[in-house]
Amino acid sequence: MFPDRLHRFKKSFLRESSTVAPLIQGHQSRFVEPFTGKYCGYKHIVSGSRGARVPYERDRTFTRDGFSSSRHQIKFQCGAALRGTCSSSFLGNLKSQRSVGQRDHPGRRSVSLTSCPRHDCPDTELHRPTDRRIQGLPRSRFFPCSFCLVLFRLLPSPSRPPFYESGDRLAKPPRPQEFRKDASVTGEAKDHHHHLGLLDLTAHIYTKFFAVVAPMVASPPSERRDGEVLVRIKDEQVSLIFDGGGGGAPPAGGGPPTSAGGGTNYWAPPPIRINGVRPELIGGDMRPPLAPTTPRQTPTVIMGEAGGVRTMVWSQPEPPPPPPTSAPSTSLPSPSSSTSSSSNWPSSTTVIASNQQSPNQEETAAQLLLTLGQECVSNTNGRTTPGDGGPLVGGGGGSGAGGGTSGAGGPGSCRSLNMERLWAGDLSQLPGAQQITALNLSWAKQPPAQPQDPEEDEQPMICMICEDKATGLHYGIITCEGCKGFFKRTVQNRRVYTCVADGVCEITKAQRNRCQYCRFKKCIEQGMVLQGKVQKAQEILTERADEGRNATGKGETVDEPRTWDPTTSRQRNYSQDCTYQSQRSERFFCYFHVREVCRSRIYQILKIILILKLKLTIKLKVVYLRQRLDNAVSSSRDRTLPIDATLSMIQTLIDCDEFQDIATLRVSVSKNYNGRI
Amino acid sequence: MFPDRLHRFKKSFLRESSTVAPLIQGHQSRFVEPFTGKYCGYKHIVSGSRGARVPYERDRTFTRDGFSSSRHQIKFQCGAALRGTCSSSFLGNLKSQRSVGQRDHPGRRSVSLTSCPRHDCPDTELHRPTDRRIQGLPRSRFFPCSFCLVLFRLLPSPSRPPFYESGDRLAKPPRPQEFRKDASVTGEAKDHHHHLGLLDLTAHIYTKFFAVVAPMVASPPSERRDGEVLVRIKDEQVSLIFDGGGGGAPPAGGGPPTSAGGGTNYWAPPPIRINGVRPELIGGDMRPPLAPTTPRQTPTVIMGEAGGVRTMVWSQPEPPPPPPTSAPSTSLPSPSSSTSSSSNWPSSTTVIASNQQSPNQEETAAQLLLTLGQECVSNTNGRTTPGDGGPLVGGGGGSGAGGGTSGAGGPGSCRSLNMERLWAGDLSQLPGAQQITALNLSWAKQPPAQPQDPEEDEQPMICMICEDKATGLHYGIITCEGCKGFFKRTVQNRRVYTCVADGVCEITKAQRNRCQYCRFKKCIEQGMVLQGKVQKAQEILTERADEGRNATGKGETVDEPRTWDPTTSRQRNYSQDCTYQSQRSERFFCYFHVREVCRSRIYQILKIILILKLKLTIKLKVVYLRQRLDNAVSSSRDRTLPIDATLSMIQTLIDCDEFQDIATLRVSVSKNYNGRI
DNA sequence: GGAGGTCAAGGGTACC
DNA sequence: GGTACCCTTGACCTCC
Ligand SMILES: [Zn+2]
Ligand SMILES: [Zn+2]
Ligand SMILES: [Zn+2]
Ligand SMILES: [Zn+2]
Repeated sequence: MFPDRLHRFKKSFLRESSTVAPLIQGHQSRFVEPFTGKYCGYKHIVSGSRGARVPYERDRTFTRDGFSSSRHQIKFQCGAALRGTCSSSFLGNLKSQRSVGQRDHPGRRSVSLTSCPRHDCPDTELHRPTDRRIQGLPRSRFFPCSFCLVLFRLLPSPSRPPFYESGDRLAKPPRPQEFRKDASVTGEAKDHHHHLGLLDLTAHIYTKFFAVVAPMVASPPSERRDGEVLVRIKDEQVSLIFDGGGGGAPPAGGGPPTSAGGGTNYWAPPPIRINGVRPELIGGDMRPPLAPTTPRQTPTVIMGEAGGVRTMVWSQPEPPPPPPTSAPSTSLPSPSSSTSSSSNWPSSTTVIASNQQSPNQEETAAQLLLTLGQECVSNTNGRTTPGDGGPLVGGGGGSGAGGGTSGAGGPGSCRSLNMERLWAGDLSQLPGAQQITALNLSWAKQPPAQPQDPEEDEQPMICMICEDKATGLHYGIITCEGCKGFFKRTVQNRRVYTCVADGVCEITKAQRNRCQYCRFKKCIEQGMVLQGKVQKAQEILTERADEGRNATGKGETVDEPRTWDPTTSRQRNYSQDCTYQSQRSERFFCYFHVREVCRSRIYQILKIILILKLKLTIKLKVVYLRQRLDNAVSSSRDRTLPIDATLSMIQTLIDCDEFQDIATLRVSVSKNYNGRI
Repeated sequence: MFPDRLHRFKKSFLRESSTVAPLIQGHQSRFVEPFTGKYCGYKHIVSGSRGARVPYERDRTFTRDGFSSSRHQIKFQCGAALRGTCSSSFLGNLKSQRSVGQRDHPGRRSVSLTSCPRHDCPDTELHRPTDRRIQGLPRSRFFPCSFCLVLFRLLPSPSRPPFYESGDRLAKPPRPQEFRKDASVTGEAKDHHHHLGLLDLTAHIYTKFFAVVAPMVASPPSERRDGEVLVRIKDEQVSLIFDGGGGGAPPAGGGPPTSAGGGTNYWAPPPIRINGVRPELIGGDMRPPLAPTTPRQTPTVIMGEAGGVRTMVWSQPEPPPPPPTSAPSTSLPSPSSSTSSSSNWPSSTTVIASNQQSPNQEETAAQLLLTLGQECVSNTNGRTTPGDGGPLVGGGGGSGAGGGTSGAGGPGSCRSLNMERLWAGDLSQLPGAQQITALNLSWAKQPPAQPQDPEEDEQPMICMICEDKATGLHYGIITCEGCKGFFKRTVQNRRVYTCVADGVCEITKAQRNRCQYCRFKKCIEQGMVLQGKVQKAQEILTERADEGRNATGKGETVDEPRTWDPTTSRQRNYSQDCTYQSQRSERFFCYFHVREVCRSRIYQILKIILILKLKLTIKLKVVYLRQRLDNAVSSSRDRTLPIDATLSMIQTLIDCDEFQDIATLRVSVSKNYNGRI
């Protein structure tokens, strides 16, 4: 009753506050016109299984992220070499150094191995990231394709650090240029189209319509080549889906594909097709090959290792390496410099760690924590000035200048907050609750060591979809929680995805959120099914197909008292199902490399074997496998396994040398099969 | 070995890309001078934990939105009565008929009662909104203060509709005048302060400290009332948990609570408590009652009920109810519209069920299932084009156009997947295993009945920072989306703010963007933390502070054969944690109004209680709270709660009269604490 | 133990 | 460039 009431309450709550209605996600996908921001329509399936989409107005072709509709894209041009379109917000985000491209894993701290954001572009075949790096883009460490690099040169961001060229040297910083949407920038994109040599096709599409093929020439690394090759990709995806109105030819790139500079000699059309259209050379400049990375200049931010992923740490345990020469003056701020005009700069001006070398900020936090009860007792007795908490923290820090807030001798809410000290690890400014949780200042600086209690010899299961750590058997295969939820949401809401590439996106842990279509496709291919309920539905189906004895449906009364018992109900189901199975289709009984073998029962076996092989491969403990196998053999659920499948499974186990007591398995199996083994 | 290599590869790959360090945002916050729009300086943390800010120039004090700094505000004067300053951007927005004040929810159609945009101005004491209305301002129907009204008259906007005066009649249209910044306009702001009438308490909280009690007067509607009653709400929530310092008197409202106009005679303190505090009259004028919100127009989407949750159903057995009149044409898409230019749209273009009424999709699936063996034999012999499976499905469906994938004649993984057809029941795209289980298409198309049981009387949650409508628990407290994002950005990027005032800025919905410093300070004070990963980091911290027993790390070998068992491992972790917690810090065990109580375990409890009280206050169902409490008590995660906190929590629950079976809670608690209760 | 629900975290992006 | 709204995601939880 309680969940019922809760449920009803929640529903009414959601219904009541219509604003909260969108809390339930995905019911209606409103689409935002990219430029205007207007909501253009609902994309939904209205009635029955016939997907009906509210037809969009003709002049409002768009997609959700604003990449697809060419009408809302900004043309840009750089000389004759670079010319193209991209969405305005994309450019804006690039310009403002925000993260572009597909977002990373939302729930994760550890950002792992992302690649060029141009993977948003439709062609996945072409985005092998280069090994160039771009400094200055926030928070997504990607390996940009060369098109990205070119675009970055277009953006006037003088504060951005210069490009890093991986192997050899620092490239010249890009000359700040005024970027206007329609202005043809006089880039110094000199077209060195000489000696391209071997075209190593590391082409990366930039937008939906363009790709840059960066030639990877095996040449001395000191040689500079600035050429790039622009490839035009027709916008087939859009016209395909939205039918974009008149023909769907991208209005961008008014100029004919004149490969300015004569790079055509070196450029050969790639053997692949992008959206079914062969790329077309329109210009560009070349890129030198990239050697393995040089040790980069130490950024002003210290990067730490967190969970196997390098993250940026603001406060580091050891003194930073000497700053590079080109960096702006990183002189430690004297208190006067930071508080020179601080008549209302609220807190005390002593920067705690300004002189000491900050031995360990977390240690400091721990110290603070230990002495929490003594030094920060209660606020009612009298405020402890923030400077008073100093002595534990820094040796030279607690000069206590200007203690307390500037003017207001008010209540505790008037306590000032020195944010620099806060980020430096001074938790005494926080109320007691946060002192320990500490705003999770370790957000970006997770401990590098990760003691990892040493019983993790067990390598975890890995997801069959994305290679993440799996949590078990979900919907038929071993998946992680993410893929499980993704599959569930997809089927539950009948979402329709499209791949902006050609449908062969790689699904890894880092990339699984890039393409929903390909992720779901892989789910299907790997055999995810909604079982559970399926068995019931299947029962109904088969019973209906048999003779229709239960056609009256739910109106009938149940004779036997059905207390829900998982074992008995399961037993009943399986015996029944086995009957059904024996009735029809011996053709399903075959070995597991045959496709039709995959009826659900046998498919369970296959999955188990899969687990087995997988785990053996990654050197999991055999004992775990044996447990799984024991379960598979002895549990009532799998008791109806065909003998052949069982035998093959056992054979698989035998093949593993680490396996120990196969005899017991044999015994148990033979017991289950009346000694037929 | 394979995952090892993969892992190592990933780590090295990520380590390589550490140059992208500045990708993490917010290293340098550029600030824009309000008038000129120029970037004034960089504000960044340079090295390590010692923040160094590039000092701004002296003559360039500013804030982000240009509201706070009086240097950039425009003085204007209206006779001797009205005189003040406002920011230039506000005037500009007014002039251009943009929405001023808080922007509306973009995803919402129904705009809800926002307040006077003058809440953006620095003086909060002066913006009691009048009941005049202004038509012609887009997208925000607010109640402007008289200052706004005068300002509107200043604006030469002939296209704007005339003012709307609430009760009676249309005011005269404002005479178009040339607006200049320093011109003194002759306004005729008359103050009607007569006869307020009976106060019916439909109090709407206005800001955090002020509430406007709208008088429901039993009087002829033609009667004019201009009074307002301002009610001050103490911020007890904060002081209760965090002990807020000296009494927690809100710093706002510098003036004494002079109820301007003598409205106090009519005002009685409301019987309800807002966030646990009884509102307190401080002044203001009255409001006409607000009519209940008009029923929202029926969405154009057909909503189905799936599992008790309303979802959008793409396929449903019966034809949908007739679409509402206001909806756009929900005509079913003709096949041409969805697939007209599909040279590489992967699958065949015929929408299967576009014409038939889809008698039952499960029947279709059953049909497919029965004929499975014949039509989908094996993939090795040759791929069956997806269109070939059609004839069973839909009558007009199987035209089989464009079968197969576009270009790639590759392996089976390149097979495309038409998801709309999939949801339409075309199972032939699935591999053999899933064809029988059929992805359980019956999942999401449960009968849409559930006609919205009408139990809605729930007030929405309000943000603890700015009193905006909250959307849930974010970072520990109940906040709106804006404050959530603000806190996230701040902590994520470690931004450093300063307050150009004295650090006691009032944070309301309208003013929250005026001072980032004070907003973040309030976030801190209210107890926002980045939880989640905190506990793990905290454990690590404390363990490190303890003795560092695991310093040897991963080198040690495990003696006992550890069969992987999730339950035991989980148990072990928690018992370990419990031991640890019992080892140290009894001093943390105290009631929740004590400051030091807030260790993280207890803090969880506090949050629960907070939610509890909040939800009780806004009349949520106790049953939901009980679930939360049950979770807190019974789940293994919170098993280590100190007994005092548990007791106080239970006491809190006991205080709620609606609570039913406290006994079970006691039992479970005592079971967890060895009968000590 | 898996299916399914929950909901906070975070990303994208329009708008200012 | 910040803000905030909307959406997806996935870790965690409950139920059966
Ligand atoms: Zn996965
Ligand atoms: Zn894809
Ligand atoms: Zn808020
Ligand atoms: Zn302030």
